[in-house]
Amino acid sequence: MTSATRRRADAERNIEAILDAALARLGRDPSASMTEIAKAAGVGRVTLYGHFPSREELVDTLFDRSLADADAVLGAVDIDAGRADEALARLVRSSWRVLDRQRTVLVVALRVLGPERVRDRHAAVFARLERLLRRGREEGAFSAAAPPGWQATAVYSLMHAAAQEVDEGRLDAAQAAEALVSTILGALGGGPAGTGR
Amino acid sequence: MTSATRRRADAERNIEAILDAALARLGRDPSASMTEIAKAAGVGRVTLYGHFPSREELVDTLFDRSLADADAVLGAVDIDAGRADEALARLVRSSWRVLDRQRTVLVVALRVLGPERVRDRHAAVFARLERLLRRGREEGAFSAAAPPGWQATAVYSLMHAAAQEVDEGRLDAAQAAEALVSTILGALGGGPAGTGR
DNA sequence: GCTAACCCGAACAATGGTGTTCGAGTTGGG
DNA sequence: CCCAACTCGAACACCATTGTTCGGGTTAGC
Repeated sequence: MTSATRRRADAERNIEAILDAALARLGRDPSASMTEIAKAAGVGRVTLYGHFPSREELVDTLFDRSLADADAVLGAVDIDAGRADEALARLVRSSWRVLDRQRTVLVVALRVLGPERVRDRHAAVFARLERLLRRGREEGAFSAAAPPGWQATAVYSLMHAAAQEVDEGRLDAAQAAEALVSTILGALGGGPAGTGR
Repeated sequence: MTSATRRRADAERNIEAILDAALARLGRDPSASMTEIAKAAGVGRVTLYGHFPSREELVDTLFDRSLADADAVLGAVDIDAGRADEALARLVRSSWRVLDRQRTVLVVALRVLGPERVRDRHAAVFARLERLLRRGREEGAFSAAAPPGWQATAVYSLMHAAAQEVDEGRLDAAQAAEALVSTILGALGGGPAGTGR
């Protein structure tokens, strides 16, 4: 398994620390410097370049990891079970924070890697949500008045907004999930009947 | 009137061009260089510095102008007339594009001017929307389940998402307004009764 | 305990952005 | 028509960032 890239334990630990620090710093400021990231990771700048030959490579790895994270969380939700609106509520509740972190990285990746290399890799994650929305539309749970692509964007954008509000202390994390779910289901036009209370 | 800052006509024209170019370039990339902006404005770099002594000053002016724009458009809508949901629909229809441009500048201003100097100036524009939401809540047109601050953020964030989708060609500008209004009213929990079709 | 893998500070060249100065040319407005 | 206002390219010093090299020190793992 790990025989191909046999690394020493401390190296592995540092790589983790670097990626975590990169996520945090780049999330706040997409143009954060390598020096800044290295310092935040508690690591020398040379060490950083030892593991990631360039800024581009670092962002690329970070993007991959964040994509895999999102995919894992999304995959853990049984999207096809039950009514579509209930499935969406489960999905939102379990993954809005991860999905937002993923979006944070996306902003950086767009700058560093360019739009082309980002779109298709990102589309894979997005597709899960769109499939669920399509099912809900067919079941009549979601409104067919608005374009499906727009609805997916709206859901995504609301999850991001909620995460940001929580991050900046303007919204209580506990009540955020409920507010988010009810707002999203409303936005999709399911009406109060399906949502219940 | 214009006696205080008596400028020549070509200077005035260049200043306009610079601000327009700055809006466009900085909107796409918040760290766009002065050289880039000058070139986009069809103006020499020296001329740019002649009118705006520093990058900070340029962003500051741009921020002011964009805030004034937004305020003007918002002010032109009669917020207190009719039902709250209808008033909101009017507001959204007439100002989502301007309001999004305003948000674009806000991102840049946050980086360059710092959060403190931005918040209060920005709050003035935001307040109009919040007041309308409060009225709608009292009238029962909007749900009281979610926090009011969150609802305002949600509306704002949806307007931004729609503008971005249109900018990137994924959503038709003509149908965007309708989709946006129905999504926003739904998100606020008005239910399908108030919205009609 | 030995060796290879790893860490790291210092110093390097290269690049690109900022803000300024100079000097010559162009243009608006009275 | 004439002058002040304005434009602009070139070149400047300054600074931050990127990515590299060197050389000595530490540590994991067998």
